[in-house]
Amino acid sequence: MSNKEELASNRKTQILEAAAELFAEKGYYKTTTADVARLVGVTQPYVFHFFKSKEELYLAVLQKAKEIILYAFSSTEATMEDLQKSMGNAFEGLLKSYRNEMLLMMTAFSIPEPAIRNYVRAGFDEVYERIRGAFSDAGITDFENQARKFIGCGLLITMAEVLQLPNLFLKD
Amino acid sequence: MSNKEELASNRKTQILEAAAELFAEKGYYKTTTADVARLVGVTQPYVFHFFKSKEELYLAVLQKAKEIILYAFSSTEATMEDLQKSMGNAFEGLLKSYRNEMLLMMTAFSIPEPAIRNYVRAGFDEVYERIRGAFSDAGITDFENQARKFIGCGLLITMAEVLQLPNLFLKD
DNA sequence: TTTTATTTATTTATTGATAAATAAACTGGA
DNA sequence: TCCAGTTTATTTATCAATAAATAAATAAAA
Repeated sequence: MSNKEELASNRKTQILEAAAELFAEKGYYKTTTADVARLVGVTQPYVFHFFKSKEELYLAVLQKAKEIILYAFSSTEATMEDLQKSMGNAFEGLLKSYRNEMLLMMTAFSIPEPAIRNYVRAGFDEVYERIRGAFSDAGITDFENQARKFIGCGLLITMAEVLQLPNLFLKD
Repeated sequence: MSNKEELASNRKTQILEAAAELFAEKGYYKTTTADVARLVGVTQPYVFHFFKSKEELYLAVLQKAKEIILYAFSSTEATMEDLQKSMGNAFEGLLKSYRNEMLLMMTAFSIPEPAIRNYVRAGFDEVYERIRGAFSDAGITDFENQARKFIGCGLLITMAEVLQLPNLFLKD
């Protein structure tokens, strides 16, 4: 496979990665397809060669983010270790490792496009189930409430991160 | 004061209320100034007679929401009663009483416009302080962590409300 | 008390910008 | 030559925002 071909076959991946970065940083509406294209180094219409709409691109980004998050919770070791200490630490670890994905997931619920809303609803269900399962497997008592608490904690930390409110919202 | 005058002096208020409703429901970007005008029953450019930009309108809406929320926490009785039971119940009471304001406040952090972000940052600081104070006054031990927990709980419930995930995210 | 002037409330018409999306053309290597 | 990968050129729609005009209400003057 030649250099050019390799790049070409990566284009879709590059676009997905650039989009993840930008959507996480600037949100769905303030990120333009031109922004994404510029970051990859291609022209704006070329994005539509891979994704038939901006919305579809966003959904693809979100799907990948969800998969990464689900995977992070299937290898529970690291997270659970931190959990002994505190949920805040555990989530901050995840936020550090999967920053874009976490920001994406935690802010996506406020996007009112119907297709996105449906996807986010289903996705959160799935993630919640996985966290619940992981907590249960780890022998955590009251795992249902703890799972909810963990997501609430994640939302809080995400908000503090987005707003850059470091002093106020630390710990668990 | 004549009927017309009364209406006229209410226009700004009517616009603020319509905007609060729509921004809470459809978010900042999907709410157009034409939507707001239509709900009030005036023409789109007339909105700009009262607010020099859409952003300024949103900030005005947010300010009022913040004031209402701050006020809700200065009359602590009801909230604190519920708190004995659970945070979830307490927040759901607030969400019922001040739906638009709560939705506004809890989703505003994901709007990337710099002026809005700054306002939301400062506003959350203020609200957090107030909650902390109310918890402290009510003699709640560990009031700092409890205040954070309360906001996290609020974010979770707001998300569940927005996404209409009733079954999964109940209780505290 | 009617007329005239002035202010206040609101609309119509328009602009300018931005951004998503489509279509058609180009280019360089097998 | 052909084709995948990519660009240029263009369209269409949507909105925020401005400017100018109109209508209604109030006050002042005759």
